[in-house]
Order: sequence, then C-alpha cells, then structure tokens
Amino acid sequence: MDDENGTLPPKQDFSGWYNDILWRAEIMDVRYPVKGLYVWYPYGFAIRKFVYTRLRDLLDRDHQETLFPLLIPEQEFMKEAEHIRGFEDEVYWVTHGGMTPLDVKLALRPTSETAIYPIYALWLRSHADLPMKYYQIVNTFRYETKQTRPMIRAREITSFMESHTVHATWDEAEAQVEYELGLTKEFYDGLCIPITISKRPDWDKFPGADYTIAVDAIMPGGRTLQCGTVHHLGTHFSKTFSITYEDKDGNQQLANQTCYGISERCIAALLSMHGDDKGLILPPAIAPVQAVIVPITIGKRHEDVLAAAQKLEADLKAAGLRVKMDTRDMRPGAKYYWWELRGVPLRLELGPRDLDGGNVMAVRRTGEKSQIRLATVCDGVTKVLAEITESIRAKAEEHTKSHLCSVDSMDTLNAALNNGKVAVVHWCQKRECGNAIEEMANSSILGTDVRSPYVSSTTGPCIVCKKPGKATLVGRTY
RNA sequence: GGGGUAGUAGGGUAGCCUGGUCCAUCCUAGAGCGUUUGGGACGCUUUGACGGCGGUUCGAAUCCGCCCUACCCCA
Repeated sequence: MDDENGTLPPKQDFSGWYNDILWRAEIMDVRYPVKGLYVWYPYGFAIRKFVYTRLRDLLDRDHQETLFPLLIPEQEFMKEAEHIRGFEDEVYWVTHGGMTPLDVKLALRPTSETAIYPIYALWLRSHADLPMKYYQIVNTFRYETKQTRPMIRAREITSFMESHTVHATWDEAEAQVEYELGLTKEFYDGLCIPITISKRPDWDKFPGADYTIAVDAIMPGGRTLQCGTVHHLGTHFSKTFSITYEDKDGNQQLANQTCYGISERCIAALLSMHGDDKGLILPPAIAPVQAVIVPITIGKRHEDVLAAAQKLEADLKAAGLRVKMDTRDMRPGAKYYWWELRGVPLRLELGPRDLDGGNVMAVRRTGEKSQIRLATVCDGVTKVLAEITESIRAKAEEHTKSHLCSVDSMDTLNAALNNGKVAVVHWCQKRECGNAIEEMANSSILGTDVRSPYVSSTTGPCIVCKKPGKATLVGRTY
C-alpha cells in the first residue's frame, strides 16, 4: 500500500480526494475538452440512476413528469426583469442555424421558468385545473466564470430535477413549499445525508421569488453545499406570463406558483459525505452493487468454490439483491481494494475454509467482519445491509452535529468558521448587519428559520448591532 | 473579480533554465504468454506521449505570442 499502487489523497485534503476519487472510482471523467462539462462513466451513471429513481418515485406520488424544450426564445426569456437580472451573465445563446443568423436568439435554459410558464398560461383555464404539479429532469446550462467543479459547479448541469406547481392561493402554494421540503428531507434521508433547512436572506433568494427555502449539507471540510431549493414564487411570474384562472365566481385570478429544484449536487454530497480514505462508501439503497462475492479459489478446491460462489450469487439475486461475483484473475487483496474504492457496502469472501464451515465471510465497507450462515444467507445479507445503512447514517449525523456550533460574537464566529464549523448566530435580518457578517467573517449567511435537529431556534441580540435577532446559519459555501 | 502555477502515453513523471547527443526517462496502468491466488503477485514480450495554432531558427518538448484546459491562493 504505497504510492506505486496509486492511493487516494487523504480525505482531510478534500479537494484532492474529491478530484481523485471521481476518476479512480469511475464516477466522472473530467477530461472532456470544454470547461465545466463532464462525462459520466457507466459506474457513476449507475449511481445517478439509482439516486434519481428514488427522487422520481418520491415526486411521482403527487407530481407528474413532463418534458419541455431546451431552447427558450429571447422574448420569453426577457419577460421577467428580476429573473433576467439573476441570470443574464450566465446564459448561453444560440445565435445561428448553420451559417444563418437567427431572427430570434435562443437561450439554452439556465432553468426552465420561462420555457414552461407560457405553456402553463395556455394549460390553465379554470380553478378546476388547479393545482398543477409537474416536474422534469433535464440538463441546464450556465456559463460559470468561476472555477468549475464536477457536479458542484458545472456549466452543464446534467441532472436537474425542477418542479413547477401552480395553485389558487398564496397559502396553498406555501403548503406546497412545505410538502416539497418534506419530500426533500425524505430524499436525503434515503441517501443518509443530514441536511439543514433555512430561509435564505432576501438578497440571496431566487430571482423572482417571494422567498426561498434552501437545503444545505455540511461537507467534509465544513463548507456547506446547497443541494436543494424550494421557492415560493407568489404571483411574480403569473403576472408576467398571464397565468390566470377563472374562479368559481367567474372572475379571472392570478395563480400562485412554486418551483423546486434538486441537481446532481445531491450526488456530490452523497459521495463526499460518506467516503473515507479508502474510497467511496455507498448506502445499500443506491449502491449499483450491494454485495460483491470474491471467491477464494485455491489449488484443487477451485471448482468446488466456484460452484458454491455461483450458487450464492444466484440465491442473492433471486432475493432481489444487486450482487456481483468477481472472477477476475487478480489477487483477492487487489479485488478488496478495488471494490472498497468503489464503495460497495458488503464484500462476501467465499473460500475452502468457509465452505467447510457452511459460512461466508461478510466484510462491511464500514469496517466490521462477521460470518453469515450459507443456509440462511439471503436473510443474513439483508440484515447486514440494513445495519450498514444505519452505521452510515449515524456517522453522517455525527459529522453534521459536530460541525455545527453556536457563537455570540464576531471573533468567535471567525474562529468557528476557521475551525471548519458552520455557525449559528443571532442576526437582526438587516442587510447592513448581514453584509458585515459576510465580509468580516468571509462567509455567507445561509438563512434564518433554521430547521435542523442540532439547531435550536432561539432569539438573542444581533452579533453586529445588538438589536433583537433570530438564529441564523452562517457558513462558508461551495 | 484579482493573482499564481502548470499542461510530455490511460494516470503520474524526467528532460526545458543552457535549442541538436530525445525516432524523449522512469513508475504505474493496458495487451499477450506462463507461473500464481485467504489483503495491492512475479517473470518475459509488447502497445502508447511533447495541449492547440502561429512565430523565431539550419534545427523546437525546450525560446516567443495567442488560444484552450487544469489546479492553488486571495476578494
């Protein structure tokens, strides 16, 4: 185990670890020759598939999936002034068809409000059509000028789930925001990722929203990663795009809307939250391979062991588990390292000794070794996988809890942030105090109305002006 | 937004300052054959590279310019 075999940088060096693991574990290939665009390897894509299948299943409870075009005509895109200002510097424009300049420039969607809402205006006629709850999972484009990073800050977001709902009243839209926050919480719970939910300050809300509630995960170095947002749009867009309905009394009313997004940042969070110095650690629910079987085929027992391993594989597959038998011509140890790097939660070693004892050696990616009786192996493996999930979850909870702290002065805030923490301070919610906090602590105000089991929503004097303030999350962000 | 540093095989590197001895070094990975296999096997054979475009020069991996890409630091 040395440099000759090519080991990962330690996870303390998170940047190095993240870049390295993406290609070593075959998640993404960063060598595509355009800045900010990346290629999903098949293994990374398989993880993406399992993660997004879960997300689809959650949304399909109450939403319907649709698909809108990638290109947005300039006139539509330019309609909502506040929205444009939020995006104008980072829009890609299609200006030519072949060599012919287009009469109407076409924007590559940075997000799809202006693609979807003109059509919503056509679809919505009466109160009986409400609520409308549709979503799509698409790629979006933003011309990022800052440093790009795979899945975290890309120019093509390949996997953007965006939901757009329409409601009769502001209150119903608010209830939808809460419902979608619930979905988000459930989604991340399924990935064993603890999240904090908070209300973004006004200057950081979605361009054109009444308010924005965001979801952050605390990454290994203590920086936060925004990995979901739910916006109450009020009637901003319905005014612009004439999304109206006829109410029961025959009057035209403006609709209230929400939009809600989760991108492949959820996968960045997944990989970063659970991985360790040896590689990825994937929760069984989304691991493309939940258990790998490594037959130890020595000498004359070769055929016996192989046959038993094949039976083991068939039995586990029949029980609905995603298993793979590794029969490559490599040393067993080399296979162990290979699968550990890729985060496979459980390794089943089957050799002559195990066969004689009627057992299989089960080695968890989280560390523990145990033996499972071959006679009841499906139940045994299922049980162990469930324990692995809980162990992953507990570790992530511990990480998150230990990276949150409360502080009551600018000095202690700085110290906490420098120490890799996300801090809770009291803040009066005034812009100038917010600026002071962000500038003096080189940080971002994540938000107020914090929802986290590890943050209590106290009140107290603003750490800048000492006037009454609310508990506010402050962190350094990606 | 501002500043660094760097791009040589799939990955990592030597060579660059001081142009020629470089059809480019070493490690690793890949392919083939054989012996192996309870935590990264070994031997032999073998494939594969100077980011792109221009310029200087008798001659460019090496010097100059622009572009592209990447990483790090600061706001």
